[in-house]
Amino acid sequence: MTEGKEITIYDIAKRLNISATTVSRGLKNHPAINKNTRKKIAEAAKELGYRSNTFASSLRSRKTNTIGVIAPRLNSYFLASVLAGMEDTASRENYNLIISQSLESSVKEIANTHTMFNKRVDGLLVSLAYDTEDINHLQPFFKKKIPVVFFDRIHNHPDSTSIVIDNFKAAYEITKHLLDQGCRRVMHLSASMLRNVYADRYRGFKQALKDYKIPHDDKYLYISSLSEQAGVEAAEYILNMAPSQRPDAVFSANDTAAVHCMIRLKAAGVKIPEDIAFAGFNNDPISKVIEPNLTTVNYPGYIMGEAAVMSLLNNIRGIHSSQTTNLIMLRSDIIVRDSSLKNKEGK
Amino acid sequence: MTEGKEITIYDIAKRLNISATTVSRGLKNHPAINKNTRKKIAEAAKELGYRSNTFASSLRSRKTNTIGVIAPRLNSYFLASVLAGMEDTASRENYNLIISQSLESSVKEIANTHTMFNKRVDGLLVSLAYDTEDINHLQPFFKKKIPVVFFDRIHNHPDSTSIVIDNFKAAYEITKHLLDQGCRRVMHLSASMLRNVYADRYRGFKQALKDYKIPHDDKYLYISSLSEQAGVEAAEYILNMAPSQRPDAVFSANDTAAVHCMIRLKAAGVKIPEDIAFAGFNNDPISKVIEPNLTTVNYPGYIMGEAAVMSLLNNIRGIHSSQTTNLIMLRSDIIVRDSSLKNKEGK
DNA sequence: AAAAAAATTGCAATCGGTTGCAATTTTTAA
DNA sequence: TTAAAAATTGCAACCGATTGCAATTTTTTT
Repeated sequence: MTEGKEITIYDIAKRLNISATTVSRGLKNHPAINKNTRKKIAEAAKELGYRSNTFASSLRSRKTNTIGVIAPRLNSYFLASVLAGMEDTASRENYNLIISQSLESSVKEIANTHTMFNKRVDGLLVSLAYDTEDINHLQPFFKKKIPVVFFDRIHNHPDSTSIVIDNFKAAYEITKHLLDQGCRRVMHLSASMLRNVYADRYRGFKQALKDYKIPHDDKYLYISSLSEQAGVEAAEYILNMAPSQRPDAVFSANDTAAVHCMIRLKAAGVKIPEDIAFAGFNNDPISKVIEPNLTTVNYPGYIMGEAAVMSLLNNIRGIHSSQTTNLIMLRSDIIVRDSSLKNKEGK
Repeated sequence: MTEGKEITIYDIAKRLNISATTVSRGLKNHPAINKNTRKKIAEAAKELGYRSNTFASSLRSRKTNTIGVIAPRLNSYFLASVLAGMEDTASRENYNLIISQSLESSVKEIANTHTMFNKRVDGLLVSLAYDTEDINHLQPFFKKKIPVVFFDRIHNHPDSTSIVIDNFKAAYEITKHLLDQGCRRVMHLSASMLRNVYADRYRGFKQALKDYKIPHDDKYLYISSLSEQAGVEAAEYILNMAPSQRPDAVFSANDTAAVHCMIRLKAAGVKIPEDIAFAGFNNDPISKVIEPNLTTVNYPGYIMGEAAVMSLLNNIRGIHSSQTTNLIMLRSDIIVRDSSLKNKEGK
């Protein structure tokens, strides 16, 4: 089948005694080409083992059928799920993904953005790094009207669409749940307030406290990178508080920090949920392994990946622009497990 | 800076009153171009906001600077780490990654292989799907001498390099460790023996038993997909055995199955490690969360990703061919934790 | 049967770099 | 000072598909 020389549309044209133009059009089912001719072209193509040359095509048509992805990191359960969803959808739609990671550094994010721009991706999917302060580096994309879709860690911009869950609501509900369990000193583990996800969760957290008329004290807010290590440190911070001051619940903005905080506290003899109830965020696999199982928010990563790609493709294809759709909010639910159930009776 | 028209080498040539040829060569530091000229070209390029057109370049030079990756799935901790390592290395070397997942299906793997071939990747990184029986679908690559590097789930082929850890040795040692703890009825959870990783681990497991003169009974081998669900089912399989027949140790070929098997057994009142000791494989984050912490094998995913890319690039660049280097074995270690420590005294 | 409308097909000029080979310029050797 | 060797640069033909516009063929209308 495939041997020495590469087959081109010219070879097909010669074989059928028609022009390369017709072959080119026939191969992509251009309506102006006779049905019968189309079939013959398709047959000849298969027979000769033709494979289209993407580069010639992209060069001429100025379309690359490639989507760039810039993510903070690839090796977290949540992002891996998002990527899986993106890949699945993109490949189904005949698009390729170029994936890069910023490693939570805005410097690398900027470099990656340049690379994507040079690679002439048809669109860009972005989740911002920990310390990114502005999105000037995306300016070239906006200028050239190359669609940009933010996911998870978004940035509001009139020329782009954002895909999120309702972080405020989820945080509000999970905090409310903790309060309903009788907790009154709820601590919140979070990260940079530059990022919407953390800022919104914090807002939801505070709103719930407010609705329950519980004053919020800054000593119950612990900002970190939410890593394993940070979870352990948060536990030590708690252990160092005067016993009467210690929180009776912890709501962490991710499961990793929550779980490792729990582990450290348990090692110090703290009973969960009796002494301190726990809630996390993301529904990471570890949340079902820790004992007691961790109450958390189900974050639909795979679906978010699908939605991000579809939204981008709609933009690329001009089906609807970011002008129309500025924000897409996905459904998420809180999952109550034993780590927060003080009175064993369900929610 | 970047505005309406796209800048080409012809614009730079015109500006400097030299030929496009010289610009082309100057931009990639061709040694035949005068140093001074090179500098002028670089300056003009920056000043005009030139960005090279990959498609024109690929079309003519028949090089894409793109590496294809076919992985069973993207959303496992191990594979996410591998991908992170690949991405890091590839981007440093100025290569892009096109990533696809077979979802453990050989049908999809074949389809992905075709796509990669059509996309004309410069090389391919492959980890085989669960049920792939042969690698005929890679034939086009071998025929065209496009380098292929297998990682983790490999297939021995004279024209390709493989990156692995010593699965036999790791399994041997971890089984030996269990035996050293006094265990005599060791059960092994594994998956398809079509895949080297599982076959080799099984061999290592059996060899250790043999060296300890312990007969191996097929009822102590449980083949599954090693998913969470499979772990639970393995636990039920064990619980259904006559108490005197039950294994006193379980060595699982991954951590996920091990952990969920443990959880189910614990729920049934089985004491770990007293009644049944446990060991897993991969050093997944969950292994440090489960109680007791899971003894496992540290599998260096990130490093494997780096090594795979470097090896592929060496092939592409002709530094050394797969003829010379047929197999690269990475270092891995077993990590002993409480799940297998019957006599509390360390290893 | 002739004219008009619709359906097909093809011409030829791109898209933007790359590269073998020849031509020109500069440097070194005699 | 001149010939020979080395260093630079440029010509022109690609790479393979796409597309506006014109030409040709077929179908429909009158």
